[in-house]
Amino acid sequence: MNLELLTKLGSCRWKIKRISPMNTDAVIFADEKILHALDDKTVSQMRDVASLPGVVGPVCIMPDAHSGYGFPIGGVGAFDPEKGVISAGGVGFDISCGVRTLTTGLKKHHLKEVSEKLADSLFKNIPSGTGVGGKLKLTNNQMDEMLSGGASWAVGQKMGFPDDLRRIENNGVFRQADPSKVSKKAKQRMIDQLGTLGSGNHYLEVQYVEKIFDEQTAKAFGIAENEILVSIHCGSRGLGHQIATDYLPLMVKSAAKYGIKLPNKDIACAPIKSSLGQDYLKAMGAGINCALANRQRITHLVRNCFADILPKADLKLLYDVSHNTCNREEFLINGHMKTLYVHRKGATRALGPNSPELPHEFKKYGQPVIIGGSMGTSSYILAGTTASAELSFSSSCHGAGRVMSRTKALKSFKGKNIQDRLNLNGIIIKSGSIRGLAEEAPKAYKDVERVINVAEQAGISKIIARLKPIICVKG
DNA sequence: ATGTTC
Repeated sequence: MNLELLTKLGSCRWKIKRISPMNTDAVIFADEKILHALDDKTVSQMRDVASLPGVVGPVCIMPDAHSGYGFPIGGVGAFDPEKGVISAGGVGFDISCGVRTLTTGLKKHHLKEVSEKLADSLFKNIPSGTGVGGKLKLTNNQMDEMLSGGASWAVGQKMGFPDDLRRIENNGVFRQADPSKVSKKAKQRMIDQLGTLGSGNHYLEVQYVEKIFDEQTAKAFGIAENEILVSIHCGSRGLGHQIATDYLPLMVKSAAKYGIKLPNKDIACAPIKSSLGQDYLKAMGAGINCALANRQRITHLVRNCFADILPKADLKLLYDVSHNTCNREEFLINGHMKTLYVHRKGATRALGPNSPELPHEFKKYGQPVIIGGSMGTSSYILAGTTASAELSFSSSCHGAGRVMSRTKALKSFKGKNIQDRLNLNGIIIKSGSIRGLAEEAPKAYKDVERVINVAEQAGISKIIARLKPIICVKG
């Protein structure tokens, strides 16, 4: 991008020039290398978000940002409940896509003899791939209960323990959900997909803690060097996708009626207070609950696999973070606490120490922020900071972020070569799709270390631990 | 991301 349009606000924090019709500032979290690589479309999408009615600044993009449908991926946009809007493109197609990490109580050496067997069991028992379903078929009633109750419903169905819920945003249930606002078609697509990974960048990894950067916080999070962890990255499958597909055209069509001048149609939105805005909010909430229940059921299946092969393992939920949401939260604005609707699209909520929502054992340290690296590279656990409330509406980055489109990656890499290289590095990779491996090649992504270092230098997160993969199951 | 071009 053109750096002349930027003002440096602080370390790794830049403001782009405010031009008409922007209603508020737009801020980029990046170092100079990331800035140079940032494409103009991402910046113009930020400007579009900052031009919407009722926006409360700053609109931000995270160091892993790139352009998306309407809103940038890696973008944060907060809106006033009275004058503001909610946008289906601001949440994205994979509603509440996110990551949860489990601790196991095992060390690296416990896996030595059984890693192949464990990899086979995980690949066999956790269905993955496009359009792939699982063994559980939901009745209409179960579907509606799941969409209202999220992970809390799943725990009630014996897919986990009540203690799991304390370690999930909003205690595992988005309360503004209403399954009646979700189309039959969306529900139909989900009937047999609960407890499945999906495809694309979704994965299930068995990892070990390679390095701890902050001993005290790591201890509070329940992790130590060489500890085995399991991370699950997936979302709301066909259901969330269908909700976005259903509501986007309705928002495009109604914009004029609500007096909203859309900077472009991809950024379609509706006033939060309007009937369409409320309907979308309730449908999106059902999508969030679907993703939370999905990750909860996968956790249950993973626990069963470990119980068979490593009965000593004790799989506890460290934390579950969502990446694609619009969440109602409180922030201090001009000296007053104010409720805002915060869109995070490809961005992670990252609450600082003493946030009321955190479980008591994390209060002193901030929220665990889980950063999934690209396939075969490092992942990170960070912690939220106090400063992020003011800097980024308590948000941080979510992953490495693509630098290469799927199409370009397919042309540039061969899945088989990628698989061989990972195996040479001692990583067991299980995937039903060789093509998918090429699309997810590590070189199609930004350097995750650079991304998290920017997040730390800018003050929106603190680096706690680095994780390395041992087993990777891909869709 | 996605029953990968309803």
